Amino acid sequence: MFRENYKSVLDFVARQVFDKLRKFVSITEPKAIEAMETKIRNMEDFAKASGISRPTISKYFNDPNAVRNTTRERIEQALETYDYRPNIFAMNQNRKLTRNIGVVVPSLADPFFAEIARNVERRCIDAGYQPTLYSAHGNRDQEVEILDSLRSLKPAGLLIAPLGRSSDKAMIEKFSRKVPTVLFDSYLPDIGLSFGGSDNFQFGRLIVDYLCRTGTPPCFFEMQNPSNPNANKRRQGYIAAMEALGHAPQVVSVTGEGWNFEEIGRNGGLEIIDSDGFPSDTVLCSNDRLAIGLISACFARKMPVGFEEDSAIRIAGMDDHPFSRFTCPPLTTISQDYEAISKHAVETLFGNLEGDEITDKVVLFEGNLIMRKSA
Amino acid sequence: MFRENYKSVLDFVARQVFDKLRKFVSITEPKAIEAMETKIRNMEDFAKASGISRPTISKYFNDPNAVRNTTRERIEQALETYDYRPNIFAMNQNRKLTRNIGVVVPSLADPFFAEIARNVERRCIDAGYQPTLYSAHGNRDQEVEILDSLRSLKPAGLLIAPLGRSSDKAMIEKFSRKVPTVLFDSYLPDIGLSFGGSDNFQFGRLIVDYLCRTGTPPCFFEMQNPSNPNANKRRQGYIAAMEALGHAPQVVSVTGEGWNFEEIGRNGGLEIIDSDGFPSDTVLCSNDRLAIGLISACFARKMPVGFEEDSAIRIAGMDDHPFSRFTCPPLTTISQDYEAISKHAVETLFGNLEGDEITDKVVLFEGNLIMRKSA
DNA sequence: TTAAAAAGTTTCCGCGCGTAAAATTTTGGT
DNA sequence: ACCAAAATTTTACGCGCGGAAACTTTTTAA
Repeated sequence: MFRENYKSVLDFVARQVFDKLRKFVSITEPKAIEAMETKIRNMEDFAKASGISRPTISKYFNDPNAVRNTTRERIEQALETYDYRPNIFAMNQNRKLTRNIGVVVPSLADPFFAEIARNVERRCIDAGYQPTLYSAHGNRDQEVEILDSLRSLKPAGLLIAPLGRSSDKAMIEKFSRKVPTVLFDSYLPDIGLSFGGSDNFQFGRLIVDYLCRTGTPPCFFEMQNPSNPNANKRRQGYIAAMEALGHAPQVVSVTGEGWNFEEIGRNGGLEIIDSDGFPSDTVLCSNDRLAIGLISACFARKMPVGFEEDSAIRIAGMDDHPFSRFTCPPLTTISQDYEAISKHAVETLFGNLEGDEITDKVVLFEGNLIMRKSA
Repeated sequence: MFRENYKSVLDFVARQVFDKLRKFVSITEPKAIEAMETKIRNMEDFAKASGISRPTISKYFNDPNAVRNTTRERIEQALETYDYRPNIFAMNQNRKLTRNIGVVVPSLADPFFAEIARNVERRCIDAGYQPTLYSAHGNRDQEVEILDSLRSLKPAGLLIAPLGRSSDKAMIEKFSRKVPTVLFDSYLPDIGLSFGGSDNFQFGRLIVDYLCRTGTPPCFFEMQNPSNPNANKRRQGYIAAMEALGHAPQVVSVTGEGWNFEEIGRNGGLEIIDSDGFPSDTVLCSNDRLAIGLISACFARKMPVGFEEDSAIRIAGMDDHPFSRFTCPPLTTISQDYEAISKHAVETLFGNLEGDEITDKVVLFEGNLIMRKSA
């Protein structure tokens, strides 16, 4: 064996000696360095340079724990010396399963999704996977397009917050049967391994209780045809909570399509204020972005918002949107548990990839009341 | 030729006939269908099925215009019938150049970047490239990590809005020498093919002129150590404009690190209001997010914002942030030309990929004054 | 009509890695 | 020191495609 591999053994020894001496010896001839800096072009080169067989190197990159400790150390040491990285395309071509994870959100222009995407991305990377982030930009066709192009990336899994009502459910369902899929934020029945999101029904109960305790029972302000199914749960939660407390629920719906919620909230608010006004001096908005628009409308009509003596209207939202701390006044709302939602999504997916059973098809996380000045 | 390819020709004809008849004939035997649904596993299968040689198919996928019109039509017709897509990993492994484009922004939690990223993404797709979006989340290490992992994707180009001051410039410079790179938003000297962004110096001039014309000359509100180099240009633009009009520039800097600009603006604002107050009743903020925080601070201290009689302070920002229309009052600001910036970035890159010369290393776009109620 | 140019076909090889099978070495327990 | 088990090495093939070379067919221009 030694005689056959004479050349590579010599190379290896020479390299080691060179590395050891490098600090102490000043090498005046640049070519001497270049000659030693063997260019590692592929796994074969790296195997030769590190003195380990290529199949073992391959096993290491698939799973570092699949090789013996001493071998792993040798490989990792060589890795520091030579800075080789396997060709990701060649790997993915031959592997049954890539380590790509598709992360799809309905709209990145919404800081809520930007924040949760950040959370999810980090967790994927920490778990040794490669997340790729996509935004459907509120558009059904783009959501379909994303899944379509995702197919060819042979992803190991998909984490998706669907658009909701306008999603092509059949398409997502079909995709989820081929690729392990976990839904978050928006629930689509019977699709994917599991769903994790906020308990929107509870949101309504929580904040209605608070609002009734501290003032006039609220009316509910929402979009007429919400694209997000959470909106329906929230309305139902509101109605149930009102009835439980013996109040008559009053729902105010405004027209508007798309994802420009602030705009819709503002325009809808102006329209209502300028006609009959809200049926209550307390308005619970279906989400924070609508509330931000409504606060803007109240300001324009010089209606002071808040719970103080001279206030004309109380406004509350739901989501704890990153900007809701900076509205005037700061928005009282229900916080979504970003951490819990992203944790559930990622851990459920990776658990399943490693063979765990799915215990819960639907997991709901409770929100917390965030009391600020607006209500 | 016919005799040699007899089998495949027959297959082809049979398939065509089958497709034509399918609508009219009810096929009771499922196996009959299955037999016809020839499974296309690779380009070779597709070549056989479509009756065109594999190298020609390959040429088509590299560039549909590289083949004769009649051939292209035949291929595209077959494509509709068989729904084959080349294996993206095998393609990228062998191609000198992939069609991947890396798109890197400093923070997706900032709707400004979310918006411009959306714009850039769409343009890349329309040009037939595959953008992948990354956010550095305001973190130097993550920016480095992104470029590092991007290397192995062999991207055809990079569109990056660097973090700015905290970027690892040497790393970006090194990357840009291997991969055609266009910068946007934040300028880094001598890096990349070209830079396109707003003329921040002009921003200052524009809004200072307006503010002086309509009231007290403004002071300038900024972060002490802005991570974004644009902030410096904006300050300089402010100072130059003030001096040109014969006013003494007054810069108010507040401490604060990171990308939570609203928070910094609010806390800094409160501190100043509670101590000596601003040196002018007109405050020009370095960017809209600071202004949003400052407006929130003024509200907390019951200082009416705006240009009306009973207002205590005028506040203006720069960026035309998506949310600045909904502040109370709506924020007067300078709009950035999203469209122009993203168009420049994408067109410069793709132009260069196709061999065009770079005409301008630096391209600046003017902003427009957006007059709202806050100043 | 004819010749040159352009496009397509055959045939081959290579990319970098996964992975299987058989042979060999190393390891841990006795 | 010995042996079975575990790990590694050798050897060899295949993945799906890019692309070169030599040849044949079709198109274009004269």
